Amino acid sequence: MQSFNEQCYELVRQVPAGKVTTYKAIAHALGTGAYRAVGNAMASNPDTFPNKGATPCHRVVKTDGSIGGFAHLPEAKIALLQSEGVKIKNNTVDLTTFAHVFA
DNA sequence: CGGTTGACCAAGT
DNA sequence: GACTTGGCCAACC
Repeated sequence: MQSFNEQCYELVRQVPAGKVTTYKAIAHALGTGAYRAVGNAMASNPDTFPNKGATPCHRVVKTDGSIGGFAHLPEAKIALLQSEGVKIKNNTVDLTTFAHVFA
């Protein structure tokens, strides 16, 4: 059994390019409602950008579809998501189209 | 074991 | 439409 944050990373890695998930979805997939702990886990995550096998935390957005804090540079993440095929409007992702569902 | 913190959420003002 | 308040859960001190 991994730490809470390890489980968060696993789920985030399951999100394919061109899709996003939310803190709430991750927490729920883990069987808990700890949105904040998820965000906290990402904050402690080993890498904030897809290096080699790092956690693609840029595919995690807030429940309302807005980007969130991430690497304190949302603009960079927006550009990255768009390059993966995610359409972003007014710094907000269309969750009805790009929300990933965990198996 | 208690208190603080956080890449949050929802509702109220 | 932006700011404030209360609440939630796990990790850290």
